[in-house]
Amino acid sequence: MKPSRRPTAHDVAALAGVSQSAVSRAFTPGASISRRARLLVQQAAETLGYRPNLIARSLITRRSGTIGIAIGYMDNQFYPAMLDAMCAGFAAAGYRVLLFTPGPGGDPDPILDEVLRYQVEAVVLASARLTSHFAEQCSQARVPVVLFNRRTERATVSSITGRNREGAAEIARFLIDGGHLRFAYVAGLEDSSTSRDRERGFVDTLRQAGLTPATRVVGHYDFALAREAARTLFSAPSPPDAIFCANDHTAFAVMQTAQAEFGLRVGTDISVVGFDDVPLAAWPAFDLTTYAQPIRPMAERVVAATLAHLADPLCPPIQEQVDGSLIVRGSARLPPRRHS
Amino acid sequence: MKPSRRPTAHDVAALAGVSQSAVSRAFTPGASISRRARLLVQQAAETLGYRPNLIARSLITRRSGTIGIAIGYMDNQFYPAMLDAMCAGFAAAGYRVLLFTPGPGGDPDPILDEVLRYQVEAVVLASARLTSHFAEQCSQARVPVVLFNRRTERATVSSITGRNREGAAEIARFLIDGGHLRFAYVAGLEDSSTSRDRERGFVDTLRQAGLTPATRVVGHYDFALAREAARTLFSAPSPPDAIFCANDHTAFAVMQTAQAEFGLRVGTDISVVGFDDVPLAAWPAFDLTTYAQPIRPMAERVVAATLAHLADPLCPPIQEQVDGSLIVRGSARLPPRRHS
DNA sequence: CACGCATTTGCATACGAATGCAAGGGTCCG
DNA sequence: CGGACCCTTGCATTCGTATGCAAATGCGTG
Repeated sequence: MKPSRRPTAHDVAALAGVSQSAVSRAFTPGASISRRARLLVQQAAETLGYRPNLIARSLITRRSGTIGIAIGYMDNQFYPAMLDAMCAGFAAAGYRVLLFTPGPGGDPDPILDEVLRYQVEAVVLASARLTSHFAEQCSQARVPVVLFNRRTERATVSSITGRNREGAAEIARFLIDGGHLRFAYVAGLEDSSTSRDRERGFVDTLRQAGLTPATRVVGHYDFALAREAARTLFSAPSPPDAIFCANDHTAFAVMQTAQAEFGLRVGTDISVVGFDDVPLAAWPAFDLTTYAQPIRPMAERVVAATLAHLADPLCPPIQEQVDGSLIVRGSARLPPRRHS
Repeated sequence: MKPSRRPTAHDVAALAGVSQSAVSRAFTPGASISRRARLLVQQAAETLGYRPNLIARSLITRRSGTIGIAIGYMDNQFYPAMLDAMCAGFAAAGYRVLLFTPGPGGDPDPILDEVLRYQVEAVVLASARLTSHFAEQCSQARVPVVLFNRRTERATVSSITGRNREGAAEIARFLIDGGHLRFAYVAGLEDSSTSRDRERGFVDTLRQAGLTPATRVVGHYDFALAREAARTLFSAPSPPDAIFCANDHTAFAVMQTAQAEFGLRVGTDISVVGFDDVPLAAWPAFDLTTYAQPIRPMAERVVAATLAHLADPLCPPIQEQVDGSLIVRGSARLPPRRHS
C-alpha cells in the first residue's frame, strides 16, 4: 500500500473499472457522466488518495488559474492587509496566488521573467519599484496587469487607487480649518504616483487658500528615513505645525520622532495626518487622523478588474478610484465647532 | 505581428531553423548544445518574445518548483515579515511561492485540497488554525510539511520554532530580578503550541523561584480580545505588576490598554514583556522589552529544512529551535545593577 | 419489437517542453 | 586514409489530464 508515485487518473480508472476520460469527467463539474460512474470514480479516488493534477490540467486548458501578485513594503501594514484581502478574493473566484516580493535592492527583471514564465493569467502590482517597465512587458506578453495603489501616466494599464487628490485636499482643508499656518508634506518616493497625487491635492488646496506653501521633505516610505526627514523638519528655524504624511506608516515615524526627540505633543503642539487608515492608526498610542483607504472594497475592485480582463482579453484598461473618507482622531487639532 | 497565441518552442524552432529539442536545450543550463545553436535560438526567442512554459516543464520533470505557504495572522507584523523573508529565500533557491491565507473563520479543508492539487513540492504552515490535520494529509500525500513557529506533539513533522521555553524562562528571571511580585501571562490561543511552550517556561521558572503563580488570561492572538483580557487583568482586586504576553502583538494591546484605560505607566507602574521582537517593538511609542525571534535566520532555517526534504524524500523530520535573545528596552523595570 | 432521441462512454489526440536514443558531424591520432 | 571518440542534433516518446468524436447504452413511444 505504498505507491512509488502519486496516483494518476489512469490508476483511478483502472481501479474503478472505467476509462481515464470518465475519471476526468467525474472531477469536472457539469461534465457528461452518470451518477453511478461518478460514484465509482469517487470511491476509487478516495482509496487511492487521488487528486487531479492541476498542472496537467492547466497545460491542456491553457489556463493556469494563477494570478501573480508582486508586493513590496511588507513593513507597512497596509500591504499585508491588502495581500490578505486580495488573496481571499482570488481564492473565492477560484484562482491561486503566486507571490513575488521584489526585495528593496532587487533587480525587478528576473522576477518579471519568472512571473511570465509561470503562465500567470494576470499580474497585480503593488510595488512602486517595478511599475512601468514591468507593466510594459506584461501587456506585451498579453498578460493583463492591474496596478494597485499606483498608476502610470499613460492610461494604457488598469489601476485601482484611492482618491489621492481628493483625500489630500480634504486633509488640507481640515488642517486649514484647524487654524494651522505652517504646513509640511512628507513625501514617499519621488517617482511614486501615489505620493505625487497626494502632494498635488494638498499643495493645490493650500495655494487656493492663499497660504504659505508647504515645506517638503522625503521619507521614501521607509521608517528610518522618514524619521530622518522628520528631524530635518523639526530642526528648522520655523518648524511646521501641520504635517501631512504620504501614508500612515510615514506618519507613525514622524509623530514618534516629534514626541520622543523634540518633546512635541502630537494633536496639541503639532498636528500629524496620515493616509490609509491602517489598523495601527486606530491604536491608542497613535490615534492618527487619516484618510481611509478601505482595504476590503479596494481588494474587491482589484479582483473584479482582474477578472474582467480575464473574461474579456479585449477589455479596455480599467482605472478606478475607490472612495475613501476622512477619519478624524486625535493626532490633529480639530477645527473649532461651527454650530451649537 | 500579432500572434494569436503565445509562441511555443516549436515556433521558435521553426524560426531558428532548428528542432524543438534544440530550443529546449538552449534554455536548459548545462544541456548539450553548441554555442551557435544556442545563439540562433536566443535570437529567435527574442524576436518572438518566447518564454519557456513552466507548466509544461513541470509536467514532464514532475517538479512544480512551487512551495505552498499557508499563513494567517497578517495583522501581526511578525508574519508578513517572515513571509517576505521566506519568499526571498525560496526565490533565491529557484522556487516560487503559492500563497494561501486561510481566513479566520474559514474551513481549512478546501484550502488543503487546493494546495495539494496544485502539486506544490512542499508546504510551509504558519497558521495555528490548520496544523495537525493538515500536516497529516500532506505527509500522506508525500508532500513534506514544515511548521513554522509551531509544532505538533508527535515528532513526525518538521518544524522551526524559536526557543520558546528558554526565552520565556529568561523573561521570567528578568522580571523576578526586577523585583516584581504579581505575575500574569496573557496566552495566545489555547491550542497553540507556541503559547503553551512560552507559558510553560514562564510558569515553571516562577514556581522554581517559589513565587506566586501567574494570573492567566487569554488574548487569542487578537488585538481586540487581548485588550479585553488586559481589562480583566487590570480590573482585578490585586492587579499584576509584571505581564508576559504570548507575543509582541498581544503586548502592544496590553500596554496600550494599561496606559489609555488605567493610567498605568508602562515600565514604571507595570512591566510588560513580549515575544518576537517585531520591528514595531523598537518604535519609541512602545519600546518593548521582548525576546527576539530573528526573522532572517528563522526564514533561512525554514527554507533550508524544506530544501532538505526535497533533496531527500526520506529525510527524517527536522525539528529546529532557532536561538533568540532577550532584548531589553523600556517597557519593563530593570533589575538593579549588581556591579560598579 | 423497432425506432428515435438523449445520455454516457471510451478512444484517440492534444497541450508544450524534456530527454533517451541513435544518427550525424567534427576532431585527433595512429 | 581509416577509425575511435566526443560533441550536436533530431526523432520520437513522455508527463497527466481534457475533450471532440463516434460508438454504445438507455429510455420512451408508436
